[in-house]
Amino acid sequence: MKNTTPPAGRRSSALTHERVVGAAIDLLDAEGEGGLTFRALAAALETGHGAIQWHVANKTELLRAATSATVSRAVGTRDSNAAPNEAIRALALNVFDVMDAHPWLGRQLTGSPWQPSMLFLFELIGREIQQICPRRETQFTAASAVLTYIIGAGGRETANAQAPEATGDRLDLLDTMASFWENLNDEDYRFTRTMGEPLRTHDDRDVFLAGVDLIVAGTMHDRAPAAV
Amino acid sequence: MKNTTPPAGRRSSALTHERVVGAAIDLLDAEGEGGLTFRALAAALETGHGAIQWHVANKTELLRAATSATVSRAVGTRDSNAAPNEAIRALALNVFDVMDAHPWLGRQLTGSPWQPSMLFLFELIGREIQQICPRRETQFTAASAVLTYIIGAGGRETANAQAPEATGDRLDLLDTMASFWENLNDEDYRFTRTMGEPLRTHDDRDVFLAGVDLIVAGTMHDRAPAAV
DNA sequence: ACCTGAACACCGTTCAAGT
DNA sequence: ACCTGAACACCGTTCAAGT
Repeated sequence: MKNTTPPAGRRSSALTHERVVGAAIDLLDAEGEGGLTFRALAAALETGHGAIQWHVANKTELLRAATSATVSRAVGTRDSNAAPNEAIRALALNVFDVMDAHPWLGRQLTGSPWQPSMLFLFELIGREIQQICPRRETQFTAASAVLTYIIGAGGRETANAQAPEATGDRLDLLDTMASFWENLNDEDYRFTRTMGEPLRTHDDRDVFLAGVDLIVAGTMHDRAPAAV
Repeated sequence: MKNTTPPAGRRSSALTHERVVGAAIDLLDAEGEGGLTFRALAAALETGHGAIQWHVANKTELLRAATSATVSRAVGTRDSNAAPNEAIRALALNVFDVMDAHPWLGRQLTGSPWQPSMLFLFELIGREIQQICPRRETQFTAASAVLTYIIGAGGRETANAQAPEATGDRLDLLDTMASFWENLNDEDYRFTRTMGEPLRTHDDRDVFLAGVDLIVAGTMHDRAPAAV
């Protein structure tokens, strides 16, 4: 039911590294991180679970491969004619959407930092930052900050969506949460109490993009490093 | 060896929620996330593992309690006389250091987003943001962005430190990595290739703080939301 | 070279039974 | 109310054995 891409020429017994990773992604999407098991994978691929471990040694290696494939598949094509800040926005949104579509990506990307996928994103971000500010140290800082923010925000978003409370309607949940905020005690939460309405009416992608804009804007106004 | 805080008055058999959480933190610090087991906890507390589950039902609940205790213990006292941007810097550094001292915190904080610990941090950040910009929507955006960035960066940092490659000297590792960057192929990585030197010479905390400054700076220059 | 499946050590959770 | 420990279902990993 799940092997959407049989090699079509070969018998289905041709178990390749690629097919294993593909099936792993399908399983992760359908059942979440806890659903990816060597035994479940074996069942989906109609083979023994030892067979799989001949192609993929570890579960770590399997998760890494699934992550790499998913990210590079989604961020492959880019528009090089856009203005730097627009290009960064588009890339950020791209990553945000991939993480939204594959909720298991968050823990994976935040978990092991300098995977090939991350280096690739760092490069794409950096090329745009390069056109915004001239100093190399600031470029390094800004590209790191944008990457950190994008991955962190995406992970937070999907963790939010996966939370057990998030089963019902999104608007209901936000409304409940906003009311909770507004009724916090004034002494300890005098700021959060005023954030009920923004929380209720905000759009996830807008807030996410606004955060990206803040970093980019800060980068454009950057001066000497010591003079804050 | 690990029960550093015996209640001193009571017999050691007084197993409280607090003692369980304390022992869990000790274990997490010493052995990492994988080292926290109900069986290991039972051994450390000299009891059966069923006894523990009477005080703490789930492993999820246990991790949540450990997180909450660690964060609030570390961010408790704040200096209210500092300028907003300085206060945010100090708070950010505080969080960064806690996450550095307890490397298991990263996955925990990024994993489940609106824990009490996170709400508390959101509040502290928001109080300062409030003094920087007047618009409520921007306050919400900026506070969210700073929180996301701080947690994300801390998690990335400690994931970095925990990586299997990071066993040797930090400078050696950075040097190896910088050389690797400089030798990437020019077609795909023309930006990253130029980042070898910044990577080699950067200070983790400085880069982290610089990222915080970028967001704060962007917030101060914020204008109408549509006019980017 | 590729695949099989039994075996091992370990885990979180449950639960009848004690005090 | 608090604690015990056996039992259950499940996991990743290993490995001798087949083709």
